[in-house]
Amino acid sequence: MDVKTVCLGMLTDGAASGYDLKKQFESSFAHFFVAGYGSIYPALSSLAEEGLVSCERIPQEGKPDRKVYEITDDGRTFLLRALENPAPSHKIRSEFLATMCFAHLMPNEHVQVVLNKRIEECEYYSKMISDLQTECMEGWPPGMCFVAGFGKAMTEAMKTYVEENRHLLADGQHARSATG
Amino acid sequence: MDVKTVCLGMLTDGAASGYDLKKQFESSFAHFFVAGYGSIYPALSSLAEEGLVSCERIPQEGKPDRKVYEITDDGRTFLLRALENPAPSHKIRSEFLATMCFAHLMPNEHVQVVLNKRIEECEYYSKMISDLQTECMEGWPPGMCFVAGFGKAMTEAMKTYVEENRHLLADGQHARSATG
DNA sequence: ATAGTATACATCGCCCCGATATATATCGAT
DNA sequence: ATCGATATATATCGGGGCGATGTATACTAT
Repeated sequence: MDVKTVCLGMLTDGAASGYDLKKQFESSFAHFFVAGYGSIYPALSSLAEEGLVSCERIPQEGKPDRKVYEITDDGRTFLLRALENPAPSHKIRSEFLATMCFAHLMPNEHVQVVLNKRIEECEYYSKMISDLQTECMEGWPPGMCFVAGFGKAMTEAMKTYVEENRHLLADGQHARSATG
Repeated sequence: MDVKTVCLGMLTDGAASGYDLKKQFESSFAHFFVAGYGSIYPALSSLAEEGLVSCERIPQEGKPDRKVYEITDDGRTFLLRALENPAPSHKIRSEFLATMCFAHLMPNEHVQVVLNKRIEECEYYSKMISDLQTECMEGWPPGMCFVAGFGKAMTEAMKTYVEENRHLLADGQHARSATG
């Protein structure tokens, strides 16, 4: 399940441009699947070449043409095959946790700054998802509700863990602290 | 904080080969930072070129030479600079959640299979981390304890969420179900 | 007047993931 | 006794994709 396949899936909800898909990656998909223009545009070109989507160029005044993509029958078949994977991955790439592994090499005040920033980001995502839930709950497919709830539960569990366990990284615990 | 920097950090715990570092990526780092040989060996070569690590070739009988890397003073300085980032990222790339977004396009039995597999993987990681915690709790820097606890809390929260909310994806909720 | 934001496309370099290759030794199973 | 699996140890290659940057225009806020 690469960016191409996710774009294909988004297009089952209706025709859209690369720009439109980017907005979806920045809202409802933001907390679990990162993709920028550098991934999306090549993905759509490639899907079009393979006949999994069709593309219609729509001229606009004062703006670049919109390239609106629509999923084809071949595209639907391809997507359903891709969704057959019984154990799709769920991977974390955490510079935050990697940093915390080396907390004993850092001045304690800075460790506390990093923890505060993480809590702030949890709150940011938590609010973002809440807003999505109240705005769009109706008309959403059940999977999207499940996924939004998942994101909410995880960010809240993360915030709670950090708050309740930051004492493990408090000053007394350090081999080298701010004194060095 | 790329693979290079994480390798550098691991080397603060003592000299090691690429093969040794891989084992650490597969155990204590497994739940939040994936890296294979294709990332580790080039990273170490590059670090050596930049003088951030030194390398000693140790011949062995019947096995390839071990290339043991040791962090240099320049390396330590570089690492401490890298750890100064006040907001290190924590990113998720979830094919699982992407798949669930499109659950309404899938036969319900298959959705249930995917959910069961996810729960199994949670249990696998949960046990793995518990084992690490009982084996190595003493002598670990406090940051590693914090990180292991974090992984445990997250995998358990994930398992709980999936178990308690899988009804959202149950048969009645589907536009297209197994009947199609 | 100027800066910022929004619409919309595209590309480039670097990082890095997964697969594959090479070579040897040991250990359990048939 | 042989076969397959696992462990020790290194290395590379192709393709995928992330982040930054570039091109144009129009509207909005200071």
